[in-house]
Amino acid sequence: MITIYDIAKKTGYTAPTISKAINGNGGLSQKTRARILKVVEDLEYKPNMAARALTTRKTHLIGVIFEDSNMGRGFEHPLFGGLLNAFRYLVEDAGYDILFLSKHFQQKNNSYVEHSQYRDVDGILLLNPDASSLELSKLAECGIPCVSTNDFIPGISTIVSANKEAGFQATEYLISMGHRNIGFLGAPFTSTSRASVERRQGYEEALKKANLNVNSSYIEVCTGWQIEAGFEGAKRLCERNKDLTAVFCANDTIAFGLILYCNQNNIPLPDKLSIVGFDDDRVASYITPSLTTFRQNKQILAKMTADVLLQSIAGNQITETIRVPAEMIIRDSVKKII
Amino acid sequence: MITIYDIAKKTGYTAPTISKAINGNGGLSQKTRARILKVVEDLEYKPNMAARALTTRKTHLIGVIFEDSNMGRGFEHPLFGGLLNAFRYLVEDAGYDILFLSKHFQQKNNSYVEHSQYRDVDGILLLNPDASSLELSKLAECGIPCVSTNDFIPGISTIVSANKEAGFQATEYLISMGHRNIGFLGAPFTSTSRASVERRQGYEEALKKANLNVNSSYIEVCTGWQIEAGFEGAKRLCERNKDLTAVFCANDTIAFGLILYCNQNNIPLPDKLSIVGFDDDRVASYITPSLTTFRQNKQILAKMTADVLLQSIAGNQITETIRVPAEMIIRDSVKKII
DNA sequence: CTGAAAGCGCTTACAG
DNA sequence: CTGAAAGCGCTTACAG
Repeated sequence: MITIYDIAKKTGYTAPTISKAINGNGGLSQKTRARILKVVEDLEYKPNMAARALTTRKTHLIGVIFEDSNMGRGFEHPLFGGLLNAFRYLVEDAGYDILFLSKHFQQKNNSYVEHSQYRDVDGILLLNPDASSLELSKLAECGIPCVSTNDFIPGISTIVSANKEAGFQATEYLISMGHRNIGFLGAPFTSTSRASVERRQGYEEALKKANLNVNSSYIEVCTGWQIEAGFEGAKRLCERNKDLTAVFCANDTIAFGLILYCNQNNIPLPDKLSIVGFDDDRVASYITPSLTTFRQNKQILAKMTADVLLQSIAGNQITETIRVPAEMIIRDSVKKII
Repeated sequence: MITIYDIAKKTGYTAPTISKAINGNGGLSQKTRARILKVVEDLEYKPNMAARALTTRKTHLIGVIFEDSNMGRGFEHPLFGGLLNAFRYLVEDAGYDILFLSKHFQQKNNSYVEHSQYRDVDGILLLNPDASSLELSKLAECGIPCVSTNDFIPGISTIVSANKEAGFQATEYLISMGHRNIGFLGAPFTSTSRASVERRQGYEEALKKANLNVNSSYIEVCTGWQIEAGFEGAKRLCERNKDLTAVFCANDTIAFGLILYCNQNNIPLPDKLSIVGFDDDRVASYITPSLTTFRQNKQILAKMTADVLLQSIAGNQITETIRVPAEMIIRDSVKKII
């Protein structure tokens, strides 16, 4: 391993001077700087991150909380997998690497905060935490800059799709296709996670705007975001309301559960029931009928998230909610009636 | 921040003694050890990884090379996404964190080796590298323990599915269903990546065992692993051979391309053409007809990969190829003929 | 069983 | 514009 002292010996300067040349600070003359950097090149010197981190207290590490306990699909989560991928490249450009924060690091029963302290991460991305709001608020208070892409936590910026607007658009679209008896198949929500609630708000507002009743019997909350939960919720919703002609689902997987239920119960799709989902899951274009849904803008979401976090790390702490529009993708699962 | 010296002051011992107590080495008396650990608990002391890394030369970081340039699906890759997820938790149990190795870290045009040296990773997982064999062999030589889950590189262990055996089984299954004119729709291969080639070897061996000709016209190599490449390859294969009754595809995405081609050209499935894929992509069970395919055992693959890498890091360097059986998932895309 | 000394590779004030 | 000194928080031989 070649160190700063090797460069010093080779060039005749001392370690601090080498350091300044490499980091571009300190008023070095053009000549010495160039001369030093040349040797740095030649010897293929690589700074030691550990030593650097020890003195500067910056690790250039960003902790990511991503457990996906609600979908159980890990990196293949239809939103967060892609978001993380884009986020990763953005922060790498800025010289940061990603490190996953875990609650069972080293087989111990740690908290996210402990893992972040152990690794001394410079910032934290709450991508899809599986945690109580108490735990999340501890993160907000631990002093490390945080940003969230799903949960709303006091003191932390959230970058998230315009769920209410999308729910409004979905429902307005169904109304424009002649539907009047429109159900909502929702997902669980917590004190910090609001995606399903927001989508429902948009649904209700669109109904009201069209002078339609918000019928609470038409609204069903599933026990989870997965297909099985969607299937069970669909069963309850459809058995209770024989007059539904359309259902807006909180996400695609729940919609797949509804489609499964319809197939098993000889409800022809989309003839007897129109369906709109959310997420533009890869399966959405392959399932029969292909699913009308909303595509979240992962690129923009990731860009905003990275920007806010990097700014926070740089000391420009801001706490705000940024909304990114989702795009409706029209396919074959909605039928125009009368 | 609370350090080892705070513990020392509080307990009356010196720093090295605290260190020994925490790390469990050095012959400390039960009593002092317990007394020290008590204070460690009380003060919620967290060791500083940077300092530790600087002295021990161990970062407890595992570099992962994962670009997914061939599928372009990032973390949603049907094999590597799930594999990585399982791998992540396994190494975390052992006290290691994952760090992605990139070729454009800090917007520079680095190599994977440079990024690993910069971060001083203890080991490297070559999950799905986008690199020349030259670059990969440099990794093998850089002194950091490596393990691969796809590519075959001299000096590096590879843990991979039993592709040839699966290809054999797929083809034998098609033969057992009455098929004689069986095509193979393959994917590109490089000097280090053999998945498609191995699957084809199994295909050819099964044909030979059944005394069927290996007809080179029945074999087509697509330009990529994606659906578009599959579509184009399917077009060439099917236009050239009107007598095919079945096709074994190197992966599911290529199979989806073939299905798309058939749908667009009024080739009824599976009546006119039977199809077997590979990967058990999530879409496979939703597409019509649902696709018979092979499920790679991500859990076992991840476990073996983690074991081999952790062993290598521990100094038990071994270079070997480990094969994990893939499981055939029978669905509706193969029709029994005659 | 415990401690004094030295060092890991870097950077940060502070002199000059 | 460059250097001498000190320190970041830990661990590793080596004494005793």
